[in-house]
Amino acid sequence: MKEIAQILREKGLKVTPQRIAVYNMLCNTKEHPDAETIYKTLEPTNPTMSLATVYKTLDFFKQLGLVQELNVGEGRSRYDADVDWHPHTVCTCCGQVGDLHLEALKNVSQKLAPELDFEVEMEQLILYGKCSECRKK
Amino acid sequence: MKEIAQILREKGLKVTPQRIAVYNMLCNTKEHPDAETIYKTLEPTNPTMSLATVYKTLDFFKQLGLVQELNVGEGRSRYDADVDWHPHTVCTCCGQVGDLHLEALKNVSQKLAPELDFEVEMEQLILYGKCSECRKK
DNA sequence: TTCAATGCAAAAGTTTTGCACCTCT
DNA sequence: AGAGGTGCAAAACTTTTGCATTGAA
Repeated sequence: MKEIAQILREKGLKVTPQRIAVYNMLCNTKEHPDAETIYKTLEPTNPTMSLATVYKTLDFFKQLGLVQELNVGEGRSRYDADVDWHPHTVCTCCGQVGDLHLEALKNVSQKLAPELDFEVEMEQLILYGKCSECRKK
Repeated sequence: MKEIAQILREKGLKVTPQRIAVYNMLCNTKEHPDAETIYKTLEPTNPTMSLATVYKTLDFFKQLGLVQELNVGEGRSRYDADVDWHPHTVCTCCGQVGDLHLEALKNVSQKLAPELDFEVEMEQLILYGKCSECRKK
């Protein structure tokens, strides 16, 4: 996997500790954290980082297409460094947000594009229900 | 179509002018308005209604399953009185939120349910792109 | 050195809450 | 009459913004 510092350098963008920290944190989690969680996670190792910078950095990566914003209806955004299209699951019991990588669900709408009076640029599929952990209980 | 007053009465729930106004407003629009828009729309005819009541009323109908909350990533919720499952379109150009009623897109995930380690209760498909109006330009 | 990024605090915007008063049943 | 709904204002949250300072190239 390519280093984020290298990706930024190749594009002529500034490499800062904050950008590296945010991006790497997102790459190393499957939790789809929100800005606050990212901030709290990085606080111990980056004590001077501010929440505003986390927001600005997330927006920066979003513009670059390196990070995806996700809203599952909690009143705040979550972020995902996996920008390949994939559906998300949201457990209505524990709140866990997960990824699904099913070929069968890919580009569901693009197959129907010709029938639609709408030019699809992006799609998002969210499944709400019970995760395996919560079903066991 | 059944009157909302009758639906509430049958369930033993209180019928108030505010509830009737909010529900009927939602039934008579395809715009998927947010709380503020609902409030502003009803203000002329219901001058004493407060925004807090709009929120409480929307939550009330949501619990009853008579109204659906929709978040397309704008930082606020929209509401829809059409609670049959259907995908939504969001125009990245003009912001318009529309409905799609395509059989082919229904229960996309339920067909795959057996393959998933997840019990789907509800699903939401949002297509982002250009609406027909914006494509003409 | 220069320009952009950061950090802070304040502001903006949405949604929730507490409570007194009112209204539906 | 009583339970529950409404309206108001304040509070709680998330996210954005302005600006002085810092830091990367």
